[in-house]
Amino acid sequence: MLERKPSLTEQAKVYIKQRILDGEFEGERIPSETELASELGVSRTTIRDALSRLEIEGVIYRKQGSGTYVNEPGLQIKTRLEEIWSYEAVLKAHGYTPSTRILGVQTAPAGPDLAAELNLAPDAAVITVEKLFLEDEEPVIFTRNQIPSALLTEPYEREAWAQPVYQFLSNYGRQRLTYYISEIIPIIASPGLAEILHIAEGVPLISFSEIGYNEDNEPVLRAYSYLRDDLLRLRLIRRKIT
Amino acid sequence: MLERKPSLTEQAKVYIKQRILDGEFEGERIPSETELASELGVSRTTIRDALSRLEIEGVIYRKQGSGTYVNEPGLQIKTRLEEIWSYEAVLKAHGYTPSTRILGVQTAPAGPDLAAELNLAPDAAVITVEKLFLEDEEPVIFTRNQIPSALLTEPYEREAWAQPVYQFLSNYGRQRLTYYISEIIPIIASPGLAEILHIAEGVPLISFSEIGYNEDNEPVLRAYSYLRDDLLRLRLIRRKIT
DNA sequence: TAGTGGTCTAGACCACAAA
DNA sequence: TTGTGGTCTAGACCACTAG
Repeated sequence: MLERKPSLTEQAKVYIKQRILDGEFEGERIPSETELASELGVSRTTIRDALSRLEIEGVIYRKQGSGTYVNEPGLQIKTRLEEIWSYEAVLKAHGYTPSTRILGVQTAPAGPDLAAELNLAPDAAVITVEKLFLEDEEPVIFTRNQIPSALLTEPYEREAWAQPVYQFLSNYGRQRLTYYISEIIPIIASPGLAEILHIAEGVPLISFSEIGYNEDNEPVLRAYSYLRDDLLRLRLIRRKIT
Repeated sequence: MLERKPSLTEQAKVYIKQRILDGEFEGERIPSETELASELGVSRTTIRDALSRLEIEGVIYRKQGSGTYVNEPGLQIKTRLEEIWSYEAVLKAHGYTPSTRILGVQTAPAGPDLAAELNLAPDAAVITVEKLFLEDEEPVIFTRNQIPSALLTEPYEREAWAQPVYQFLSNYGRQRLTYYISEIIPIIASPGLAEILHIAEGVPLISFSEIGYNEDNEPVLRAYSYLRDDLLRLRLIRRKIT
């Protein structure tokens, strides 16, 4: 019934999630692991893997001895902090139809601080890109990304920066961004930021200060983001880890 | 060699993590899954489960065909947002020796808004508890928790509120808090907050607005927290989920 | 080509919840 | 007592990395 590739687990996950989104279980128990396994013709282990991922996503929860249930509150979460990879996608998930504007692209020496953060020589060239994400002409997110020039091995147009950074790095730098380490910092809009984001000076904002790492665990990206809380509220699920 | 209970997976996880923390692998590859399995006398599946959890915690990362490695940047993270359950524990992880002060305990009708959030009648009694977490007489976190009185089935002393809420709810309310849904909101210190937290008015703060759910997926707790960013910086790992 | 992690199976036993 | 999810095993094959 199912083919390999994508993995059976992935297919099972999508299948179960779809049935949940269709509202088929509506606050009830979903079929038991054994049932799902025989229904899809896979082993129970495969089903359990799929359910575990859905549990992490907050879509379901499990009660030993009782069953597996749909997690209604979890379904409401549009933006899961741990999974933000493209601000465009985040805005779309909120029902917006976002556009991206490239505000500036510059190349300059890293300087001592940035060099230390990205494991570079202080005079190594770094590209700084500033972007603005808008919903219907209204700015929502402002970002500043910094990438060592040496990483970009392929030629590209300025407009290529409009795509998500992780995609850009993959396409033009042969780098796979695998994770970020992020700090969440509350700030007050400076005059410059206020103008860019079309808000009053002194309005509180969330900012992210992040370093992105590739699959070899090397820092390849320094990023700062500033989010308008009135248009984009961050949410997450906090749970006990075993 | 190992006994059941706690689970073999849990024991394996602790064992491997300890060797990592001891610096035994120091930026190198850790033993292969097969090696670890035969070393501990368990199946490879068990080892893989343990490693998967360590990967989620950000302690290690894996590269197919190559090996499993220590994730140095991940080890630096003291406070993982998705796992905050006790602010005392968070402060300890930052090297502080925290104390807890109960600022107030009151009972009052829920009112329409809170009643809607907690699935209560508007006139149902709700207990509001305000606490302050300090490091060496310096306030770091201020919290306000609201719990339906009806949930508290056992008698308790006022001082019992000093323990973490999830523990309190378990001890005196027979409720198991299983997860929170949290909103992260940037705010500016109001005069009242500024006084409580010993900061200047207008300083930016992170606040959490949260609802806690029990194992039956029912809301049992409304919580607000205010964190001093200068003393406690929030960090998290963002990664792609399969 | 050898060794690593990634996926998957079939089956066993346990802990727990509900009838 | 029955059925659920939780843990664990032994073994198979695949995809990928590195020498």
